[in-house]
Amino acid sequence: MIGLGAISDTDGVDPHLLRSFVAVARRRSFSAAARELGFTQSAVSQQVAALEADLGAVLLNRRPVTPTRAGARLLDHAVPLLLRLDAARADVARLAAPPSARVVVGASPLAVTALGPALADVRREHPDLVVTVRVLGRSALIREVATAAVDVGLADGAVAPSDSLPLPDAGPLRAVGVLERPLAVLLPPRHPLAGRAGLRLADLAAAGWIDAPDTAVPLGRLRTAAGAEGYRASVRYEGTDVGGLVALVGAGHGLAVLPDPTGAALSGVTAVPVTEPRLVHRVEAVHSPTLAGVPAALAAALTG
Amino acid sequence: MIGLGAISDTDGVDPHLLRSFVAVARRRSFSAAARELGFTQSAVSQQVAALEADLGAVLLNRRPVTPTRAGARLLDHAVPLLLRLDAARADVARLAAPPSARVVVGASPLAVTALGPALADVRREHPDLVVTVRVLGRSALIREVATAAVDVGLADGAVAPSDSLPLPDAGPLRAVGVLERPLAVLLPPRHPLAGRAGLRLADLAAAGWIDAPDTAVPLGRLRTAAGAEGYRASVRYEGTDVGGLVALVGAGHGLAVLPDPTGAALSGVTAVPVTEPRLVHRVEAVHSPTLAGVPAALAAALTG
DNA sequence: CCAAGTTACGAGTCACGTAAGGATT
DNA sequence: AATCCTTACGTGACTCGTAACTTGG
Repeated sequence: MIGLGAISDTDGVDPHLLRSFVAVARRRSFSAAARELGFTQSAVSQQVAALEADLGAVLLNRRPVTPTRAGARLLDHAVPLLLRLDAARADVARLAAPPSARVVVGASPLAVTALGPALADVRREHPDLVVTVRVLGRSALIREVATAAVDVGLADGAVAPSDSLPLPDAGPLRAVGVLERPLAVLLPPRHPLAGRAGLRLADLAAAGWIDAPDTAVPLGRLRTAAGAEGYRASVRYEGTDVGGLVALVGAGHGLAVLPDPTGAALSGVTAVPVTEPRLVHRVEAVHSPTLAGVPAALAAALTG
Repeated sequence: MIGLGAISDTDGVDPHLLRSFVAVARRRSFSAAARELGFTQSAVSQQVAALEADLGAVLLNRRPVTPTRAGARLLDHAVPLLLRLDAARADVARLAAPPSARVVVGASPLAVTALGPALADVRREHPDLVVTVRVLGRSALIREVATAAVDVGLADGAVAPSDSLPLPDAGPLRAVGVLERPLAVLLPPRHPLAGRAGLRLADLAAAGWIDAPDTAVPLGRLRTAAGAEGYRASVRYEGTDVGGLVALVGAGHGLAVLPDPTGAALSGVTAVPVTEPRLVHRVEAVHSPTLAGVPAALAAALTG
């Protein structure tokens, strides 16, 4: 027997076709996707047709190009799938590559402070080391770590004390706790509760909140943690800058939950510790287990 | 330009090659893997060679066949990757398939009890419905749900109250809480602490435990939750039968953590509630968002 | 009728199987 | 010598590009 043709029976779906399908769905155009991928539009058309034949379902409506129900479903799978495929390659490649003197650290905004002493130690040890610190949103952070675009990621989140962070899994990454701090609600200066020593989150379900999923504790997290509905967003904040968020809270646009001693800039707002539920703001260092050289030393310094 | 050959630059790794590589690594033999896959042994040899060339690293030592460091790393990626690939296909296929009257429910041992009234409702509604209940370990459960081998999964775990379970993500599954109960430590009848009204987990770090990762709360989970070392396993229990585990505890072979009113069979052991850390035993229903027909009704009944 | 997607067709490449070649026990 | 993996080679299949065709706004 030769060839065998249908890849379908044994393997899941062909990632090559999947990649093209994703591009078409994103650009809502076969021609644009073809340009992006470096194919002719004909080839992309054939690829999508092949994928549809393989799966036995129409994935895209044409003119205008729109995902069908099945197509939308496949898209949900496709993005993390392609990410993991890249991650696998990057991870093996790193084992073969020579250890580099360059270090890239990725960190979500509230995790940057955790770098402090560990980074100092490593830079003392390697004086001519160039360290790049890149501030990223939560989802981007894991993607970058998985594909080896950053060596060490510092992720943060609100969890029960000494619990680990619920990270989207983009491969077998190592995650170890670096720092845990109490949580606090940021209130504008003349807020009625600003004088309190501690607050229960459930009491603030009806307040107006700022949804800053990449910077503060996401509102969805508050809902599941408090086991309550509410926590409606009045403003959505898409930056990754804590100062900007603090300013918005100070101006009375809504509340936000952050780690308690926010460090430097607390001008214009009041931070009141959260007493219930019992959560902490936790920072974890995330990196590939195959990390070596200076990046590995930094990871060790962070966690030790 | 024609052909283009190297799939490598654009896509991650070729799943077809990956599948063969995994088979070879598992069987520790090219020939055995070839038989399993329905290829000639020559083909498998070429496939592994192609994968190694593509990744620029030797993945397997030959004679005897053993994964290299890079190979072991790739294996860590490969298994979940191939699972997700299958999951994507299964998920789209389900959309095209006609709704079936057959329902398969998967459940981890401690989650079965959560089926009770919801299942009764659905069976009353559909009298001639055949429901299959399959008891599975935690990891198998998610795999089966993702590949549509079971329609609805009931997973369990120990988490902070109203937190969601940390499930390995095998695709975009929907998970909703069904049940939360207090946790308890199972003690043999004449254990010195058997009379206590409540126990702190940290006080039992030095005790002898039974590691029953598929049945009780895994010991690793206890360590991270209590933020302490210890919880050494004296016995490892690989079954999925709660009764057997209870018997072992009763015979003094070690302790285990389970939901508090374990239901029926508590003969021969004492259950003492865990007061610290504040965790609950939570059951979640897990299923594909594309679920339809009777399985969807069951899922709704479970969560409503 | 024009933009956008599909279909027809041919060329280059690939992935098998068969068969011969090495190496290790 | 037997087993197991690798290499050589040939063939059928596949995937792409070019180009003609179709269709919807």
